[in-house]
Amino acid sequence: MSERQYEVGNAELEVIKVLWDLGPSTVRDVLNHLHEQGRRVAYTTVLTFLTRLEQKGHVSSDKSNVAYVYRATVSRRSLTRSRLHTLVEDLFDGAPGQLALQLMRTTKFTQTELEELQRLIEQLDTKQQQM
Amino acid sequence: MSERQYEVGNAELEVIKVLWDLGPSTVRDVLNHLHEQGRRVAYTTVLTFLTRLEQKGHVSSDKSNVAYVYRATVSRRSLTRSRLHTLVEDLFDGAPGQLALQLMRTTKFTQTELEELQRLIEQLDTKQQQM
DNA sequence: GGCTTTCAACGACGGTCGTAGTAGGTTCGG
DNA sequence: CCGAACCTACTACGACCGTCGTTGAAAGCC
Repeated sequence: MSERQYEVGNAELEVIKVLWDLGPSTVRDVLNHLHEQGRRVAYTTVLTFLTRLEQKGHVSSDKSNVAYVYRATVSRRSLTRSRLHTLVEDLFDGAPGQLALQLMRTTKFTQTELEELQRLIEQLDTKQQQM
Repeated sequence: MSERQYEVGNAELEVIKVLWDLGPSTVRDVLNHLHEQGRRVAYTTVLTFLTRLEQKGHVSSDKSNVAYVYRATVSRRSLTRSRLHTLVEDLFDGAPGQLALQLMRTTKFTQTELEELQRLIEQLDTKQQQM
């Protein structure tokens, strides 16, 4: 049951985000960055997260130096995709269109985002008409 | 810490979805519906979920009959909104436009959804131009 | 070479989630 | 009236998550 393996918890996610921001980093790098963001957490906690994330396959480590250097092996985009996927599965029984529509209805876009959006829609339309 | 109170677990969510589908229901109603969907789960498990959901404030119960009648107090839409909100907070630091764009890029829409989308965009545009 | 700092490994603990069993009360069919 | 069916309350338990302490090894400092 429950094929939902390898989930990323919320505190774990914060660690991955630091890796996205900083690139490959040691535990101490990540810790410092979190502290700068006002996130108070112990060194060993960060270490635990990184270890667990490595077990789950979301980060890898270079052990050639004394302090291991961790690197994210998943992109923000792919993680977002998978979270969206579960959201769609959970709440819309696998029909993403409805989710997108709801999001469109409730989101306030910036000007640039609106332009990007316009382009996307046009592409969708032409693709649609080709069918 | 962790202001993320009152989360709805995935198995709990399935129970709420049944309440959305059936309207106010007893434990047994929910159980039967789940069984019809091929979801094998024990009566007491459903009862536990409903009790916990009530404690969290997501369902309420009418206790005037022998078998309590449970009713969802949150809508699919509001739950989706809150999940989307946490997703945006978690992965996009509070900028929903980017999420919407990514979703738009990767979603295949049906014809009706496309039309709905078109309407939405037009509204967005006119609203934009009024500013 | 001893003292201090730094590091990773391991264990632990309280909370939540998914899952369910048992216990004890009510009700219903005969 | 008695047993079968049904109901809720309570307890439990393993997995996972957030959090961290301890421990022992390595490295750096003087």
